Amino acid sequence: MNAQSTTAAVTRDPDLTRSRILEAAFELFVEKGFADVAMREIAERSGVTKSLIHHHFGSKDALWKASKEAAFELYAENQRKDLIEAKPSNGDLLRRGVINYFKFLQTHPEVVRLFAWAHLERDQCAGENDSELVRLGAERIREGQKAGVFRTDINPVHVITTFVITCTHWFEAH
Amino acid sequence: MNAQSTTAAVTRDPDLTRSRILEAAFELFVEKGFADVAMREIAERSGVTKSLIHHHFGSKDALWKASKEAAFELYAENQRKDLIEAKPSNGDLLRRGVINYFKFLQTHPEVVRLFAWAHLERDQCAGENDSELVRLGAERIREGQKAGVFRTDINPVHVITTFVITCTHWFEAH
DNA sequence: AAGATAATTGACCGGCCGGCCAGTTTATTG
DNA sequence: CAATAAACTGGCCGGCCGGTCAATTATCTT
Repeated sequence: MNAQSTTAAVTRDPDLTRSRILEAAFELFVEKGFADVAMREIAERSGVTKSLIHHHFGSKDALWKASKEAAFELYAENQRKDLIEAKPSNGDLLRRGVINYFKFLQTHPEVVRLFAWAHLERDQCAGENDSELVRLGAERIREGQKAGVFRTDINPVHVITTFVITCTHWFEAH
Repeated sequence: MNAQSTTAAVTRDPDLTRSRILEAAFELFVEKGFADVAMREIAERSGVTKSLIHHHFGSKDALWKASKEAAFELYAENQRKDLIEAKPSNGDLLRRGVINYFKFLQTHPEVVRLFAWAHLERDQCAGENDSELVRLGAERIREGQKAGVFRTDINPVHVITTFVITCTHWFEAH
């Protein structure tokens, strides 16, 4: 019941620290890419010591990876919600999905920029992470096919990837 | 008439050296971007000393700039040729121009990649360099307008920039 | 042939890089 | 209330960074 026992920490809060570091790193990576960001900058911006960053994340690479995962999680959250809400019986499932995807990229330029850096650095983790959503989306299309909304002679996965590629390419260049 | 007096140098050839350095730098910048390339790598790949690179180019930034200009020159050469060959009387001036532009980007992924790096680094020199070609292209469209091939209520510069932006954006993301 | 000029080298510099470690302070556990 | 663990700090390390400099070698000029 006293101040110490509540969740609000008085002096230390590892989780908050961790997230502050991640936020600072994210912003810097978005702005300048991996190679041009120094651990010292991240430490300064987040108001902690360089050593503490290593304590929480291990290495610069790991922090970079964590930043990418955070960006992807932002995107995945948005996309999952839409894929679950959508009713296959509704004919405009595809249109809605694409519009939603587009709008997300439009309102989250940081995510787009981070992915662009990763892409130029020949990073493949984005593709790996995506697979879960692709499966989820393909499932909805398959349901639509069974319900007679879509043609059945088309591979659902192809439909998804086509849209993803098109949208991503558009936005990665603004 | 002897070996020394011919253009083929026996021991030294500054121009060749310079171009070898530029080529090595270009390849590395295309692959890894500016920040992640070390002068030492460029020196190794081009088979010269680091000092010699500074002698010929001054600084890493200058070499980076030279690489971008080389890429742009490759592109401008292609584009100029097409803009001069094209006859405004011919109705498909626009289509040809766009197709030509597209094909160039398709066959020169290194150029696209280098521009993508520069773009992420918020480089604006590409836009500056472009202006000459935009003027040239707009001129052709204006001729077409006078010849009655195109509508006259459209700004020629807008036509050009629209195409350029669309094509570039497509290719910068593959 | 002699002297000026430019190409080329290797050694060297201060500074920043990512990462490590020994020690201190706070929180948790039993 | 110890004692164990975890959060956090400052200082340090070897190594690489871009860049400079003085000296050597080849070429051009006259």
